[in-house]
Amino acid sequence: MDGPMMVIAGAGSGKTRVLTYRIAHLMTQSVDPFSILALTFTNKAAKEMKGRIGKLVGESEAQNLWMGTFHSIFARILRIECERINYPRNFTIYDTQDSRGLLKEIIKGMGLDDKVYKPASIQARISAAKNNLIDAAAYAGQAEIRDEDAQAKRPLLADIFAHYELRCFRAGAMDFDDLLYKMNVLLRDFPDLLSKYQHRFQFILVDEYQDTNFAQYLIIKQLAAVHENICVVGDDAQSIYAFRGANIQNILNFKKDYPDAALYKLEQNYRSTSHIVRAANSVIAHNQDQIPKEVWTDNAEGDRIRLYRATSDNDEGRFVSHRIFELRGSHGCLYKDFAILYRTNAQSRVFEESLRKLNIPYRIYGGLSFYQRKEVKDLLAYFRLTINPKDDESFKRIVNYPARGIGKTSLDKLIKEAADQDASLWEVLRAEKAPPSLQGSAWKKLREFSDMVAAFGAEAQTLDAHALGLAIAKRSGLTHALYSDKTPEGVARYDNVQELLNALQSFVENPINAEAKQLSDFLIDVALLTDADAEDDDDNKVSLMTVHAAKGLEFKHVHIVGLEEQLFPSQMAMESRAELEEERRLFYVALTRAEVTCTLTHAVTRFKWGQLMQGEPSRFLDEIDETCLTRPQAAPTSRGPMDFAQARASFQQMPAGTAPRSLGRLTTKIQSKTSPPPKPGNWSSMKEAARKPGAVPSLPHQHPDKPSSKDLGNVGAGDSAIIQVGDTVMHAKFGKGKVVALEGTSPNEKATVFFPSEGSKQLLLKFAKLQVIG
DNA sequence: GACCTACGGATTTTT
DNA sequence: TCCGTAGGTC
Repeated sequence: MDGPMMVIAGAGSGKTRVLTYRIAHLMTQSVDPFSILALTFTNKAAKEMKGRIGKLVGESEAQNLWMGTFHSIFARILRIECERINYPRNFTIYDTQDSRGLLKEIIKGMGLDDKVYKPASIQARISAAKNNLIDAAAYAGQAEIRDEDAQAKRPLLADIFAHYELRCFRAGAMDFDDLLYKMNVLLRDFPDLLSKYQHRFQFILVDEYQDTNFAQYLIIKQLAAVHENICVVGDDAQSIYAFRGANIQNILNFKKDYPDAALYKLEQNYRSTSHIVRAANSVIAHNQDQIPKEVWTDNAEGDRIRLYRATSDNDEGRFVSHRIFELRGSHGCLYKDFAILYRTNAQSRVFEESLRKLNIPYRIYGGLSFYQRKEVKDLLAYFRLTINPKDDESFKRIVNYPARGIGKTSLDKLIKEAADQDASLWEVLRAEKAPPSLQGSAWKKLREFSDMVAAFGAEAQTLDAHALGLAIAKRSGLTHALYSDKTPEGVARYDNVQELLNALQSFVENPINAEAKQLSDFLIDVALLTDADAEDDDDNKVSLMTVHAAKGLEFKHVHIVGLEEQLFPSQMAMESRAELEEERRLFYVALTRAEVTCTLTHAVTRFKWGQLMQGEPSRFLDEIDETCLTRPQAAPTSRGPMDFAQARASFQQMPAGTAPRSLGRLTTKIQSKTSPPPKPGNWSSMKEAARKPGAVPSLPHQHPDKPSSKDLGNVGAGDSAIIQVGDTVMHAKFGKGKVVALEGTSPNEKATVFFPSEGSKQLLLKFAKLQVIG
């Protein structure tokens, strides 16, 4: 039980089980849970494992484990120790948007062209540097790096990095990468801290070891150096985060670091049918870089993997949703048994639309999470600024929201002043008297704003986090601003803010957070939370997510979609063998999520950047062992088992437009209300009706397979009309070349169209040429 | 300073 | 197609 060990665990071999049992075992051997450190990659994995261990050894004991993601565990330690490196204990965590915003400002301030110095790629470069423990000074000092940047025509990147580092420090803020980087700094510069945590963590366990980057690797290595009770679990075949600095070498080097390490291989797959296991094996065999192993299974052969060739991306969506509809009916499955996995988040839209049409509930993971919504970020920015007034990104976000008459000019002056004084915006404002550049009403308004925030800060001493949150939401004017917006979107935003406050309340009331229930603790949690972690009241839903997000999960029926060259494998990753092999591992991960059936699809045409593109089937499809696969019956024009007529038939069994949207517990539906049908023939009353809030539902843009603009007769670009389909009334403007179908309608449904000039027209809504204005 | 319109660029994957 | 930003107007 002691000593270093590595478990190479093939997909589906029960690696989580190994970890949970090992931890539970340690605890039954009366190892103090406080001395066990278990690191995972997602909050979800940590939570799940904690739950399972709790069942084995008791909830209360399990709560004392140091178990969480790398980022959350080290954020927790940094909160305690960061004053050593001159950070305030209430430091802010900048998310990706925050740090990109800061970079933009720096690039602009240096008078550089943001087309050459693209914030996103600068950010990626800085991130990569930090993950390799290179700070701005080291970055500037390395000739090799300088050459690279000079070649890329960005010689000043090192200066941007230096500014960025300084600005984060000044704001008392760390970005995601800093959490790992600064932890390393602490361990490097303070031997007493190193010793403290080395002795505290007698047992260290790491999940998904193949995905650790250098910064993570080094922390683990140092912490484990005293007891050497380190257990890592991973699968080189599932390494899919090289782009983020993950290094397979960490697995390969484990034996070098710990020559006495015990090595185990788990090769039996308990999850999938043998067809799926064999198919996955045949694919991964095309990779050169791998640790030899033979994954096998005792499970039944099962169905072959099914391949579908879709005529278009819409057809793909339609096929998959109908297949789910069918399988659910014929196999008696639950919605949550299904997953749709894609390479990029942008692909989710067609599936949302087609699932919605069939009234199939679904949940999208990734994409815009609850915590990234504007109104939620706004309120969080108030919270953050209250806790850490130096947080410049939050300051800029809300200083004039709700509007306080503080415009760009005043803010720019303040930013300039702060730069001159080498201080945060807040510190400039709290000075005794106004700087010469900022006088009169601008100064007065800024001071009023900062007085308000200071007052919130003072109340933080007396109020609990929830009460404080309520007070801030109210007195900042935020709830009022949202409340007065009665559009459906406005109502949804208001509700989202309420949800955030509810989340804060549950946080305060949760006994797990007994010691740490300050607003600042909530903020750390929130910063590191992704929406995959959000709870959902009703979890019986089809899951839509990227393959990356699916790692570690399993589903009875998996659909892997968009298997086309340039998409999967991604066009960004085809330049080298190493990149291509990572794509292949990604495909391997996708295949091995499936327990019972796996369906693969590719589309012959697909909309990309608003343009119709042709797509070749992915090379990965040819790598699958033919004996595991059912290919479509030759005829390329065949539509597969569910054609349009069938689609319509099943669609018409349900009321139009009533399908639920994808939303987690923390999100609110935007309801599309229906207005009473207006009297035909009267243009102005029609217009009235269409203007009513809620009368204009959002219109998904999609292209039908056979675009036809004839159906509306002689309608010209720029014409207006009111369109009524069932109870839904829309005010529409006809554009040119934009072919869309109406939401909540199926082809061949009747629609009434009222033209201001010609009166009304009945027509079949085949593919109306519409553009709705809201 | 707030609001509107026009234009150009973007899409890999995540804590 | 969509979004964010720049530039113009009131």
